[in-house]
Formats: sequence, C-alpha cells, structure tokens
Amino acid sequence: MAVKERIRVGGRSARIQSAVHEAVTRLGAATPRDELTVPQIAAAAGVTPSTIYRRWGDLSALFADVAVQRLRPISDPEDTGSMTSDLRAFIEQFMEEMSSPVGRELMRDVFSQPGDAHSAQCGCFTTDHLKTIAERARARGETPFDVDEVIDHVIAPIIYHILYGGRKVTLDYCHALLDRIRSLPQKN
Amino acid sequence: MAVKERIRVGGRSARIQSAVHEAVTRLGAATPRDELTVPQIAAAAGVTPSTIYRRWGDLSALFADVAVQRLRPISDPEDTGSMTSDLRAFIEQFMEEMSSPVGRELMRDVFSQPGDAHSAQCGCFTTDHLKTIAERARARGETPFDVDEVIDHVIAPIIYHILYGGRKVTLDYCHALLDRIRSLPQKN
DNA sequence: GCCTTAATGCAAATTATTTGCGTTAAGATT
DNA sequence: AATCTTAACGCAAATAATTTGCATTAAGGC
Repeated sequence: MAVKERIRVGGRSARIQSAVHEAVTRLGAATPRDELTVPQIAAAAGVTPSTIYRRWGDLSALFADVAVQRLRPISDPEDTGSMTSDLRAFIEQFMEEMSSPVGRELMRDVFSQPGDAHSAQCGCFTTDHLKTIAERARARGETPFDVDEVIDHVIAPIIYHILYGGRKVTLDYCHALLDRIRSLPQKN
Repeated sequence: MAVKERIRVGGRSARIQSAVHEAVTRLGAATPRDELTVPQIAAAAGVTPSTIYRRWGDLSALFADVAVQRLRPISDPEDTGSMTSDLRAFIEQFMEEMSSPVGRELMRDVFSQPGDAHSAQCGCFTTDHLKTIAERARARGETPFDVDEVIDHVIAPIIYHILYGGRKVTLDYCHALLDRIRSLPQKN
C-alpha cells in the first residue's frame, strides 16, 4: 500500500498524521526498532491500530514515511561567505547527521522500502542543497563546482562507509575528499 | 535475536537452513517481498514456523541472512591478463549484479538490518576481490591501484546511484569513474 | 554404543493484522 | 450558510501471525 500524500491537509487527517509521526519518533528514541509495534504506536498517538494499517500499510512503510520527513531539510545551507567554506560546512554537517545513530537508523528505514521513491526523495534533498550552494557561488561571481562531481566523489564515499561501516568517517576524511574535487580550489 | 552461525554444520540443522534458504529464494522470485510470510516459507521448506522464528527471529533477519549468502562470491574475479582489464571486468560485473532488480533487493535486505554486521560482511566481499586483483597485479610486476581509492571513487558512486536511483548507472558511467582513478593508467 | 544437550515439532496461548460497517468531518455544491 | 458527498476514522469481530511450554529427535562428545 502506497503512503498517501496527505490529501486534505488541514484537519483531522493531518492531526492524526502528526500525532502518529510524533509517537514513532518519541517511542523510537526509547525503544529498539524491532520491539516497536503498531498497536503500541497507535496507543501512544491516541488512534486505533486499524487507522495506521489503512494509511501506511505496515510498520516499515510508516518508519520510511517518518524518516523522509525527518531527513527533509528545514532550511537552506548556511551562507558562510564563500563557496569553499559553504561546501565544507555543508559536508561536515551532512556527515555528522548521517553518521549519527539516528541518521543511520533513518537511512535504514528509507532504504528498506521497495522501489526508490523514498530514497530518491532523500537524494534530492542533498542534490538541492548542493545546487543552492553552487548557485549562490555563481551569484557571487565565483566559479561553481560541478554538483555531480561532489555527489560522486564526496557524498557517495561518505554514505558508502556509513552504510558498510568498514571505515570510520571523520572530518579529516571529509576534508580529504573535498580536496580531491576537480574545479575546486585545492587547499582553501 | 542474532542469526546463529550455523553451529553443527553437517546434518539436520544444515539441511533445514538450506531448505529454508531455498524456499526464500524460490518464493521470493515469484512473490513481492511484502507478501511473503513466515508460515508460507516454512510450509515451502517443510518445517514448522516456530523453527524459523527461533533460528532467525523475524522475516527481515531471515532475508538478510539469505541475501548475504547470495551476495557471497563463489570464485575469485576473472584473470584477464592485465590489472586494468581485470579491474574493468570486475567493476562491470559488479555494477550489473548490483543494479539488477535482484541485486537491489538483496542490498535492501542487507541494509534493513540493525547494526552493520551484515553490511560489513558484504563490504568485505568487494574489498577482498579488489585486493585479489591488486595482489595479482603486483605478482605480475604491475604497479597496483589503491584499493581504498577504488572503493571511494568507483564502487561508492555506483552503489550510491543504485540506492538513490537518481542517475542511470551505465557501462559508460563506470568507465568514466575508472578513468578518473589516480595511479591507474588513463585510457588503457 | 551411550550420554548430554541443542534444535526441532507440535499445539496452545497470545498478539498482531485484516475487514465489515456505522460514524465523523473535510471540502464541494448550491 | 446549509446541505451533500465521500474519504478517513473508530470499533469490534474474524483471521492470521507470533510466542511459548513441553515432548521428541538427532548431533557431537565420551
């Protein structure tokens, strides 16, 4: 069952959606994932279980829905004055959010859904931020970086190592990846 | 519940494990993931559901266990005579396996597990193959590539785009990634 | 060949999920 | 503003999945 894109935004439906989301977030912080149940979440949100089953289908779809919302940025990346430092600040924050226990859990929730609707949405969050930084640089008169290049050679390695856990992802590692980007001034 | 590392390898226990794995693979090919149930798999494998619950805990743990087994390589990467072509052949095969519908499903099963035990194992499969190719090159007298570099700048982007689905991953794209690797002869 | 014990099968008990139907409230129509 | 239409909800019964206690089987040690 596909997650409904919250038709009828203002009113009971939206109230329930947010109550359920909050219940998932709150309970999820206190309980390991595989011990959360639909009836438990429903009780915490003050709705009947059947409402959750009908709207989201199952737990994993609900988790994925919540995860995408929580990964959705609430503001544009910070303007630090120059493209290089904008990008570095964004990458540092991105890495720290994604490599945290919560971040890793949210990614798992997103990836565990069939199809790539959810993950594509999260990918866009990153791409959009990078485009914003690049566009801002262009407006300043700086030569912007290639967004695809940053995705491929900075974002992708970071995500890869967070997912596979084979290497500790540190700030130094991120800086080294950034230094490797073509069309970006080496050693800012 | 953690998946037991098949203690008592030869006998009933192993027979059941393989029967269940086969049932998952067979039913999984014919049925969408979210319609598979433990009782159904148990029936197909000729065991009682409680056996599956006790050994694997739940469906997602069972799927992850099966996925790791199916992603485990059965042989070393092919020896094509030179490092550059060995690496290219491996990357091409890796990409095609991982980007196929089955490959994507297996990755989802692996990533949806808490902790990174399963994903780390799969990461090792790739790293080990690359090390094998590099070692073989060294034995030939060639200057080997840096395995970490290939992981970061060839494997990671491929996996990233498969997961997020934002860009079609083609052979040409893989070749472009390979060409970008330092310490590798450009244009073989 | 016997002994110990982990793993399984079975069935009962519990819990989760689905479903039918009456009710509520959002948004449209007049 | 009152009414209409219908998607979404709550409730409860029906179904299905999961857990658990106990008896049984067979693997590996002696």
